[in-house]
Amino acid sequence: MTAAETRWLSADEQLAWRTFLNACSTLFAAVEGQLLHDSGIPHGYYEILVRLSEAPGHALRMTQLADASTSSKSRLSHAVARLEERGWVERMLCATDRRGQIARLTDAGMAALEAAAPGHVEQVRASMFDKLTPEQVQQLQAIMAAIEVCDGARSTLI
Amino acid sequence: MTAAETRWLSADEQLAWRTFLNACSTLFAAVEGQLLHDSGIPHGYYEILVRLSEAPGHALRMTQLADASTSSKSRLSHAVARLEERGWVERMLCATDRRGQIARLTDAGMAALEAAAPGHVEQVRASMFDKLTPEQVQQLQAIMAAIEVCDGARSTLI
DNA sequence: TGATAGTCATTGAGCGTTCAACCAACAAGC
DNA sequence: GCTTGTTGGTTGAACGCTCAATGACTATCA
Repeated sequence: MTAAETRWLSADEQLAWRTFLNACSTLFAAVEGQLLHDSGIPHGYYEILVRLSEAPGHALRMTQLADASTSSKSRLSHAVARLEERGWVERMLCATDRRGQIARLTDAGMAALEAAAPGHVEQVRASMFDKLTPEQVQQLQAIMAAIEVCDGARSTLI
Repeated sequence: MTAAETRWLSADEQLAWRTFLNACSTLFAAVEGQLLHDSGIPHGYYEILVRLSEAPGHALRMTQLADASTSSKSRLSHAVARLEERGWVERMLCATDRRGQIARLTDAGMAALEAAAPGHVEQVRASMFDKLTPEQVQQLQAIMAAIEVCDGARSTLI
């Protein structure tokens, strides 16, 4: 890919991209900041707690939890270790597969999540939904759904 | 803010928020990955180089550069130190304010940026604009512009 | 049964970011 | 001048994430 054959962004696309980057930066800083400041929970950890709280028995295999919370196994492994130190999650052996580990949300973890949720939701509202019309919310959902579709591997190798 | 008086998200808002989070996660991972893998430049550093390249004389005071690249002073200070190690940026004293530091993009830095740009733009296209209609690009820009507006301090204290 | 490949999950090092603490230089008031 | 408060910028520790390497177990197939 040389400079000459590059399909550079149009002025509209430039503007959209930069506005998008700035907005995401502002938004995530606000959301992350609120959660961390008011509840001491990084947003990534919060997502893990939410996924666990939605799972049957408040428990999930590590790989499933990683998929659900869009995080790598490594990231999840580190994160669960930290959450375990706080007493919010516990690890159990998997009955059917001795390689497996099951992460389970403890009562204390559920309580921490429930305590953190109202403030977090309020922040998400203030930073996003309060600034958009219902129509824009629909548009945003459609746009993000289109983007979310994974392109698969970037490599041409098998 | 208790649970009872919380304005919880509607089903539509829930969906929009989660789709947004997933899409951002996928998108930023792809963009960051391409840039890092193909050019060895973190996206945050790339932004700094871009802002410098657009400044008169390829130079900017640290604070101005921090504002332009939406980063904290601390972050910028660390980043410029790394970029200086690579020979892409140099720091100079400010003539009018002896506290000031001026960051200037070197020729090597400009060359690195020009070498990285085509692949980066292509990735942004592939991950975002190729998946959206022109109308959606306009909608996205409007939505992000609405979100970007800073709410100011979260605190009610002066 | 034994060998090989694939999956599940963890580990540690390296990197970028954040936060709080800090120093140096300017600015405003007395 | 001197003091006080503010601004410009850096520093180091703490933290989360990524990447590559590793160990443990399962699955497949000869």
